[in-house]
Amino acid sequence: MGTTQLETVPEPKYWHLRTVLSEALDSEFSVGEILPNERDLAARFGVARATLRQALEQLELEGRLQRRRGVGTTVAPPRMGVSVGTTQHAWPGGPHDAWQTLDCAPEVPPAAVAETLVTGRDEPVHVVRRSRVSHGQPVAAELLYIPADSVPDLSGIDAPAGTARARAVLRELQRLELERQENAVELGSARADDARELDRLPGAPVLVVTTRFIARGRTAALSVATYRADTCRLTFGDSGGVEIHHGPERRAS
Amino acid sequence: MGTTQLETVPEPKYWHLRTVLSEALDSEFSVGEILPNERDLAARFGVARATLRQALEQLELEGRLQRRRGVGTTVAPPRMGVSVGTTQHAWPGGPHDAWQTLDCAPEVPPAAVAETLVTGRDEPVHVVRRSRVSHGQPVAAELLYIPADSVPDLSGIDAPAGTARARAVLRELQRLELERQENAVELGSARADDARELDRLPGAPVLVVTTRFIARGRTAALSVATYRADTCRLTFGDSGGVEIHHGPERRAS
DNA sequence: AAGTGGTCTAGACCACTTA
DNA sequence: AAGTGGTCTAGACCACTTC
Repeated sequence: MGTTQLETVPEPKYWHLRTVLSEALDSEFSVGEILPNERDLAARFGVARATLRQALEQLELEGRLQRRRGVGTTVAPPRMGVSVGTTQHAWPGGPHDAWQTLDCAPEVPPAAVAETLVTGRDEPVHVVRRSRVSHGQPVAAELLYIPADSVPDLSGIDAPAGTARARAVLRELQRLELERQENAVELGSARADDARELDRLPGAPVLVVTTRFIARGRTAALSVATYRADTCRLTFGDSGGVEIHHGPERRAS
Repeated sequence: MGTTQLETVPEPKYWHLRTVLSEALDSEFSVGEILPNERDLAARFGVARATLRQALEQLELEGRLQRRRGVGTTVAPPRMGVSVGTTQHAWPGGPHDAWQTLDCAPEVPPAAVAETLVTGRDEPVHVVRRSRVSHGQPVAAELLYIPADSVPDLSGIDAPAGTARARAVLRELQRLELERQENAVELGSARADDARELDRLPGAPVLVVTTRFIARGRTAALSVATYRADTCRLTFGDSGGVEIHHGPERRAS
């Protein structure tokens, strides 16, 4: 009984550290500023480096910090608003499209994708790669799976692959009448190739946006877009790019 | 020159482990099955426990595994589709609402919220807490911030707080004409209170859905909903709850 | 070459669940 | 009490960037 009810739930050190650091970021650091290195910070707080890193990982996940190997840890700017699925009822590659078409190649899609498209297993589809850049940095990488019978008339195109073919495929796609599209967002981790394109390490957290484009009662195309979770806030619905960020204003120390 | 181009980019152990385990999950485990404990698994793969845990963390982030302290690690079912922002142009608490109203209390909102609502700092607003359950488990916790002047006529209500008041506030809100709503999704980590409600540990990854309800040209209400990122796939737009999951079918060994 | 973050180890102890 | 995942330590080495 003599024990007053302090610390009923002892908070993990890394969680407490996260809070302390978060407040320090709000009050004593400005965007872009470099933090002391991990070894110094760990020593300053009297914890092992691994524990400090756990706290930094949390803050990076929340988009507060940016860490670059060989460089250092900097205070991240507020996440940028990236609009997704606002252009309802529009095919990819249309007039107001935020994406840059890279290339195209025939490929056998993963089983889950083949299941959604009605194609049989081991049947190759057109795979168009696109990337999305915002405010000068890459924010998303996309794979567009398009079954052969969604774009039946590719006769005029010689190239079996490459940017030219990609554009041709998208142009053909426009000719179908789009009934509707279905969107979903979930958390994932960047595969090696996506990571490279997004300038991140493999396993970095990403928001995966899956879009089914439906025409003639069937899935005419399937888009799987991987967005950097650390730098992006996805906006959808009627929205534009409204700024809602957490925490008070950052000011210089 | 004698060196053949093997291992140009030496893959981290934990990443390789993740791949191996992921394939094992596809081929040798069925949903709900319990994996060997971490110490055994680490020994089996000849790595330190910390390294194995890094791989497990990845798989948990991807929604493939579920870990519970004191219990063990099990194979997670495919993520459930949870529809978000489909009921466009509808106030919270309307007829086809998936949320359960918990309670309501006056509170001074965080600075970022106060900024979005036009209220001054230190001015309390109604804060309605709601929770969302799907397939028998909690999937989201919500805080609804409603400025006093969005619900001017609360005269008939005695209770200063509690469920009754929460319902009254939502009922009053219906009387405004909703112009539109703006949605955004971003990655976050669960605060202590959200974590408790979602049956997770603090810091667990969550998808934060922010919705601005706009009426009379102003933000009449602001919803901040935290969804479990491990178990949920958010669907929006025209979508229903279509099932697209990664990897082949899971079957029993 | 120096300095940074990223990976990895081998151990210890703690919090929680179950029996 | 036994077994699980969660936290934490003190150290080592590696990959990368910058000077």
